[in-house]
Amino acid sequence: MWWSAMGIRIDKHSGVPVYIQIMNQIKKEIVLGRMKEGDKLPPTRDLARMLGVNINTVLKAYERLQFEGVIQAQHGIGYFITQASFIKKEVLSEIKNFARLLRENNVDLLIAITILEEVYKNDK
Amino acid sequence: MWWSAMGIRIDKHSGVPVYIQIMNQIKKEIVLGRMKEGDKLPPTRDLARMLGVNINTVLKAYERLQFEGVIQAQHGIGYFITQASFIKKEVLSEIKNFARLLRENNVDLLIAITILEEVYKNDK
DNA sequence: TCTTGTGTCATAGATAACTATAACACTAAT
DNA sequence: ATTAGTGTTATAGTTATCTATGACACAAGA
Repeated sequence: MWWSAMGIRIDKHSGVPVYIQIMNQIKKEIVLGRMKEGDKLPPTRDLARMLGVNINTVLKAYERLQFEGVIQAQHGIGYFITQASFIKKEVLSEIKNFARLLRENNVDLLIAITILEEVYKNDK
Repeated sequence: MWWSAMGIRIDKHSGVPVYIQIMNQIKKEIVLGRMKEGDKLPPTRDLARMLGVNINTVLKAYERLQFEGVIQAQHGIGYFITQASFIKKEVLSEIKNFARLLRENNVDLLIAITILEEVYKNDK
C-alpha cells in the first residue's frame, strides 16, 4: 500500500488552519468512498512530509478525528478508519452541476460559499 | 442611517480568521445587493463593538478590502463602497436550491463545501 | 472655535497555530 | 534479539491573529 497523499490537498495561505484542512480533506475522502472502514491512513510522518507540514500538525488533525470517532489509532501500527458514511451519487452529481453553474456565471467560489452558508443556516 | 451590523455575522470559533470572515461577509452583502456603490460602511469602532471584536481587527479587514479596490476610505468621514457586482437572481435561486438539497440529504455543510472546492478547481 | 464622528498610527501583551527536534513505547518481521 | 515502522509525549521557539489602549489627524456642523 502506498500514499501519494491520496486526494488530500491543503493551502497554507487560505487562512484556514492547516490541521482543520487536513481533517476536512480526510472526511471528504471517506465520504467520496475513496477510503473505507478499516483502511489505514498514511503514517503521521509520511503525510507531514507529503504535505510539507510539521508532524505535530498532522497529529493534531488525527487526534481530533479520533476524538470525533472517525478514525482510531493502534499504537505501533497506524491509524484506521472506523466510521464511514457515503454521499449519494445523485448528491455528488448535483454538487458537480452546482460547480459548473458557478463557473459559467463567473461567480467567485468564496462568495458563493459565504452566501451558501447564510442560506443554509437561515432556512433551518 | 443606522447599523444593526447589517447582515454581517462572524463565528469566532470557526477557525477562520475573523478579519477574513468580515471581508467575506461584506463582499457577500455587496453581491447580494444589500449594499451598493457609494454606500457608507459602518464606522470601524461601531462594527467592532457590534461584532464583539477589537477595532484593529475590523481595520485590518477594511484595509484589505481597500487594497482589493472594493471599498475606499475618506479620512474623517468613513469607508465607502467603490466597486459593486451583483449576482444573478437565477444563480441566487440555484444556491438556495442547492442548500435545500444538502439539508434534505443530511449532507454536512463543511464536507459539501470541501467537495465543492475540489470539483470547482479540478474541472477547470 | 469647539465638539463630535471618523480614519490613522503605534505600542504592548495574550493566545493559537505552526515548526523543530528529541526521546520513548509498541508492533511486526527477520 | 534486533530492526524498521509507527504512535506518543515533551519542550522550545516563531509567527499570525487578536486584544487593549492611547494618541493624533481630518471633516462637518453648532
